[in-house]
Amino acid sequence: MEYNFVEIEKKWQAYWADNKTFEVKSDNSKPKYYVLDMFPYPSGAGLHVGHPLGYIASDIYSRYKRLKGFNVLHPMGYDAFGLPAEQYAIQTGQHPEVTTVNNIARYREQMDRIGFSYDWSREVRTCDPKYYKWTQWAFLEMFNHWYNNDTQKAEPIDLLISRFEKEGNGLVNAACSNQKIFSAAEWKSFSEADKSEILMQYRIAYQGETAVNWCPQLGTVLANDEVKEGFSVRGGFPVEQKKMKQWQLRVSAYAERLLADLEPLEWTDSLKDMQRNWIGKSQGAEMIFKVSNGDTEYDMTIFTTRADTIFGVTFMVLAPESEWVDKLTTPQQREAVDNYLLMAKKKTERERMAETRKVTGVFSGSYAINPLTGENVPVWISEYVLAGYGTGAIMAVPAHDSRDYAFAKCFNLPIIPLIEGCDISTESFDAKDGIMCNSGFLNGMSVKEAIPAAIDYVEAKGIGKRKINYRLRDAIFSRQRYWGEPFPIYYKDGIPTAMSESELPLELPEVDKFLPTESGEPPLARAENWEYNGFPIEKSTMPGFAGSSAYYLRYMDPHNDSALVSREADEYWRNVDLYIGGTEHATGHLIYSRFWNKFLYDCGYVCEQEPFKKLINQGMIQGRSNFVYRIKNTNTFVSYGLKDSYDTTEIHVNVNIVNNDRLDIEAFKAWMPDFANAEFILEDGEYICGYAVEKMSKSMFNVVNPDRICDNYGADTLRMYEMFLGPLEQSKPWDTKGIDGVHRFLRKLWRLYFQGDDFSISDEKASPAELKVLHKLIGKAQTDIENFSFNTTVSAFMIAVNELYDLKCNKREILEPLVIVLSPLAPHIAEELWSLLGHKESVAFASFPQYIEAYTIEDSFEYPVSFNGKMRFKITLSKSMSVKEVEAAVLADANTSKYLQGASVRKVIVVPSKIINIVC
RNA sequence: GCUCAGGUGGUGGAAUAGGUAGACACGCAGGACUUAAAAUCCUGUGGGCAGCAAUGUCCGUACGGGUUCGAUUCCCGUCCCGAGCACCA
Repeated sequence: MEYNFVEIEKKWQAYWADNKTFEVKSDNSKPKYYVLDMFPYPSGAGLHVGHPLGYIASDIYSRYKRLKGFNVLHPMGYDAFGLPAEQYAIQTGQHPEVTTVNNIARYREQMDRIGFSYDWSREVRTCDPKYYKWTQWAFLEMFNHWYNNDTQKAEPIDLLISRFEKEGNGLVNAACSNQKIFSAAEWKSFSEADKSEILMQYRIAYQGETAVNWCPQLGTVLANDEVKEGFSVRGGFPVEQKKMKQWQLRVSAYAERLLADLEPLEWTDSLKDMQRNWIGKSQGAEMIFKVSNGDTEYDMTIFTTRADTIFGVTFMVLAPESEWVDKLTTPQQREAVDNYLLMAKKKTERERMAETRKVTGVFSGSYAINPLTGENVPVWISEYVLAGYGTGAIMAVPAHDSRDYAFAKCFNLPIIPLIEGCDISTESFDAKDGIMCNSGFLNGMSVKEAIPAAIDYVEAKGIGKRKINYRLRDAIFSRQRYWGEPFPIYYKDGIPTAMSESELPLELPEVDKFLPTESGEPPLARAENWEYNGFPIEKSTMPGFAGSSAYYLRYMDPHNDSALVSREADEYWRNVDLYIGGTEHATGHLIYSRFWNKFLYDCGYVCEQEPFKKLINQGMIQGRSNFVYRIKNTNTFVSYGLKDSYDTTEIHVNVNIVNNDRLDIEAFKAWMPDFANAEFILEDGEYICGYAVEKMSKSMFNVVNPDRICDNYGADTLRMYEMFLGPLEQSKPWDTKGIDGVHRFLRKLWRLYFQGDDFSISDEKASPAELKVLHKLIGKAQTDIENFSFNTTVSAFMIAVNELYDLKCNKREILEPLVIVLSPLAPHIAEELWSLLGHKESVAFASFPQYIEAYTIEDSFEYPVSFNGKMRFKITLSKSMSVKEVEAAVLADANTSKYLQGASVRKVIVVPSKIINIVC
């Protein structure tokens, strides 16, 4: 009987759905295991073969863990709010919800065909009010909490208010935007509006004015991770810096915990490094410099990591946006400075990037006094100093900082070397290495000694203190967009006020158009009665990462109306044991989720500090584009090998009408009307296409749909082939060249059970050789699956089946465990064989380990023996021999071996289970 | 510039507490079955040299060194590709 994958797959997918095979409940009798995929944004293009790569891997692991006796939570859902559906809505007038629901239906259909073992009863959609109720709830919790640096956790805002009433804010050590000191009496005298404004500086979700990434084409602000190289990640539009009042999350308060808790996580080093870089901790010191514009003297604070270089400071630099600029610009320099600021302001972010190494700057007219040498140094203003980091002002040490060096060279400022023997004639000496000179009391110390010594000195003198800075900024949390969660905030006499949690969800209102209003307000301003007891409601919506920050918690208890997740469900499922997804979320979702989780932990809603214990980043599947070559000004196409003899244009051709780089000419003619009368110059009777590896996208006609593979080969072949392609973590182009090999394997496996058309197995006992094949496979499959090395798992099956073929095996004793071991990888064929073997239950209920114990293999092995590193002969040894006995046996054999020819044996090296080496 | 990951046949890739490099698969070549095709099966397949042949022998894991009886694996240096960050003081 032929391996009829179409029928088999349809049958078992229906069986799993009807029997709710993969629905899961909390069960204290079994250990839990939580396997999660990063849920997809349901785009209009549907799934391509790259999407399921990670899903297949997680599905194999989930099924494997079930066989091992775990209670496995393996859910799926949709990250359904977002820009593309809204952009589409603006163009077509189609409501984003309609588009989204359609796309979700299509995604579901495609996923179902691959045979995933998701518990669909737990599906979540971020755009569902029942779901986003809890996104809004978390926002309100953040609004109602502040971060106490003394206890290192979030605390209720009411406790802060009562402290203000008792003692003012002088002793409060908070993560806070502004620190004007006030007393308890002053607090009580403040107006409601003043109090609200002060509290806003403490809240974890707060409204604050900062420079934000503004994208005019999208009409919204964006978070740092949504901008790459000056363009929006979604859409690729230019982004500029603009000062605006926006909702923000005080992620920076958690910087140290986010950094420290990274350590024990089972993530790849490169991903942890990305997060470490993004958090960007640097230890250094703040130092006070006296500055004077001729009339007034001020204390100006700067941040440096190189306190040891203070004797080499020859000038100071301010960021153009620094508040010091105005104070320190002298009347003589006013015009020059104003011109410079104007020039700097007009530049877009993109221009700044493009001119990244171009030195610009202007002298303020003021001078600072070096606190250690007492010397006067000029204060300059330059773009290369960032307002948002440190204090927005630096001390410049051109000898030992390449940026300061370039600046000094450009404006002819002095350069003083501070390290013995360093060469600074053409570039600065940035290494933290060498012996100090020209540095007063630091002379003779190494740099590593000098840094703490210098800080100790300035601390003792009261002109500076140790300080840690982070690059991690607070997350901008509002978007001037329609398709997102509304903020449960209204403005009572202009004061932003939280709704109560019992009033959630605040549902997204209907609007007539999805565009901003004529006056530039966000689309929600179009909604009728968008108000609360007569007060206007916030018109921005939340960003994409809001809904994805806690979705893994919701899966634990998806239908709970009274909590994000119940205590019982949280304590049973705890956190995600295995998370699979792409690296593109390294500095976005994976930071925000960790922050969100830590916040909920502080509040006592969840029991784990970290959401994702182990994380695997599947590689990207790139597209493999094909090209045809049209001779210019003709409708004649020339095959790849001959194209260089003609003047041709390269044209992308749909990869779905190309097979192994050979063009299906008839399909090509039918593909587009232009090509209906095309002529071809062939080589060897075929048209060979060129190819290139590119991103998989519609415009390059290189999108391969998983449905097409399921049609031609079946889901089990797709699953195994995607795994066979190479290591999970590696990026690779999609190429169907080898898919026949995998499909052949499944057919061969199928045939193992059939004699002609009849299902045929015997009850004969398995031979030791057959058991050895099986045992080897079980052991290999087990360790490989545990290590997520699925490509070698597939190979192991191919080897085993080939070996069983050589042994002409069709005994049920062997084949039953083979089917079970295979079932995580190719579940449909495994289920079918399992039922043919006479088992009614789905293999999902059988278990792996009992077979490991049931079969043993014989005890003797052939060991290769090498002589001075070269393989010479083999010797049969038994497993139970000690190393000494092995050595004696080898020695005895060696002395009679023709290869040694009487040479004296110096040493026998035994490497257990690998090789034996004789040294003469 | 900084950080990280990687470089193995015609191709995708195996093999690292140092131990027979190239598993498995694709492709290619030859063969069997067949009127033929499909499907299936068998054989060969890193390179050079010697041999009718079995086989032997040398060279080979980006390049140059080192440690070791033995290095794709460990150490130092160079080159190349990929990813992330990028005036973060």
